[in-house]
Amino acid sequence: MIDIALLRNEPELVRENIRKKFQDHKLPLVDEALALDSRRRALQQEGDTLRAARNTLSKQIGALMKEKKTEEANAVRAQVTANADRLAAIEAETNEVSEKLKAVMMRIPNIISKDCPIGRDDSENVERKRFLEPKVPDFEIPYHLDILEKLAGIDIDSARRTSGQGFYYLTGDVARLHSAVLAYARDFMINKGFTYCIPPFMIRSDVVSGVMSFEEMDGMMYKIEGEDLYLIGTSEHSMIGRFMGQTLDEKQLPLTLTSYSPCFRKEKGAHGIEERGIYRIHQFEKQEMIVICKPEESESWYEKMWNYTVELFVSMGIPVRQLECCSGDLADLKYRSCDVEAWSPRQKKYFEVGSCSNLTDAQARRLNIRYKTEKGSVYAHTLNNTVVAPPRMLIAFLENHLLADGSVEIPEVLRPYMGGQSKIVVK
RNA sequence: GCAGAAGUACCCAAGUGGCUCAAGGGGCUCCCCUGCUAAGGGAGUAGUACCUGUGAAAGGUAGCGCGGGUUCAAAUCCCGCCUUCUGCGCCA
Repeated sequence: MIDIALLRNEPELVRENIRKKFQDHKLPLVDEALALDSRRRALQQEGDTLRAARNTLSKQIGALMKEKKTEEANAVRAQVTANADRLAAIEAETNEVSEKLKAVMMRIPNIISKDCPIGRDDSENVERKRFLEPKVPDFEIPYHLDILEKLAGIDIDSARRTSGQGFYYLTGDVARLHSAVLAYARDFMINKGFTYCIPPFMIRSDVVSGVMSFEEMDGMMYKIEGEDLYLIGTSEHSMIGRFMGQTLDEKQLPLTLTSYSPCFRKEKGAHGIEERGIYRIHQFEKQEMIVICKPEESESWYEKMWNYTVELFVSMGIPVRQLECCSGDLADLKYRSCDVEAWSPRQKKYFEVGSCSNLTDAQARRLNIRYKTEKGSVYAHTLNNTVVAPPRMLIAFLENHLLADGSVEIPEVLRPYMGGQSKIVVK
């Protein structure tokens, strides 16, 4: 949600931003918002004036009643009553106009970074940089599910029986590897100065509707029956929700947090659940990082954050690249965003394993997350990024560390988390 | 989960319909007096948001956990919810 003052003062800038995102159908929203805003202000003025009059008259009634001048009091009371209908009408219209304005403002996209490449959709995203050489071995890399089965690391058939499609049992060394990656990622972020946090895995509906749109909610969130609770789709939901409506102290910033949680997603629409594998599933685990900082610091945090993910993958010997989202592929709340993609030697291309976003003050304004300064309170900037999300990350891991004999090598950094084990062998 | 009690500022807390556009105390800030590991006096301190408006100002409205309602008027009365405390119950 952008600042209404920006829209008032520089509507052309807002329109230009909409054009850059190829959302020309949203251009009329600017004038709609301006009209609703001026109507809302007029209503507030009239309402405030009427309320001021009512407050004054009510006070007179009180004084008259004390002097037992009942008749005079009744006369004044009649005056107030005369205005009551008008005030009620104004209040009703104010609510209506405010809600409409909010709905329109929510659809107007955040101003994007001047560094954001202009493009229509994901096909125009821009590769910025590669890390480690993407290699293709001289033997064939099987589909990840086949690798996992050879290692006795997965049982999808049982998961289908107990839970349906989109679930899995990870077993043995592979399950241990999964936990090892998370533990390593956790310590990696703690060493970067982030505070580790385990958040609630369920959140109330008011938090859900604060952190996402209704469409996203419908497509992603599982509701707990008979309770006002939803399973989180990412720990970002509970981590950002933690600060909803809060005014932080300037001294607390930047808040640099890394959180672990399981994530639950319906994955309705899009490409849906994959039948063969663990690429897109209903349940996975994720180490996440979020930063809440002052506006002037968010650009540099953005750079640091995606680089942490790159550094983590490189330390595990997985080639990655940074793919900058173009204007048309950028979600409306985002100022700038990039994906970290891992190399798949089987597909001979990169695929998404993480996503880093700077939302500037758009999310903070929507959720009312501010901090106090000497001059008053201002909206903070919020950023989020995936540290690592196994099991999807395991696909890249297995493909890049697969040996010709079907076993999988464990990189040095993970061995302490695997009891010193250097390989997972075919069972 | 059941029952009872409570939620007012940085903290404690008064307040059952108009005398509270929220008393008092502590703390904090400033000033005075004193003069040196005391003590006393005075002033300020309900954040904040929105609107109108200015050179600076100033004014208005909302705000007593949150959301509704009753009323000319709500911290106060009514309804729903949230949170905390105490006791009982259950449980990793």
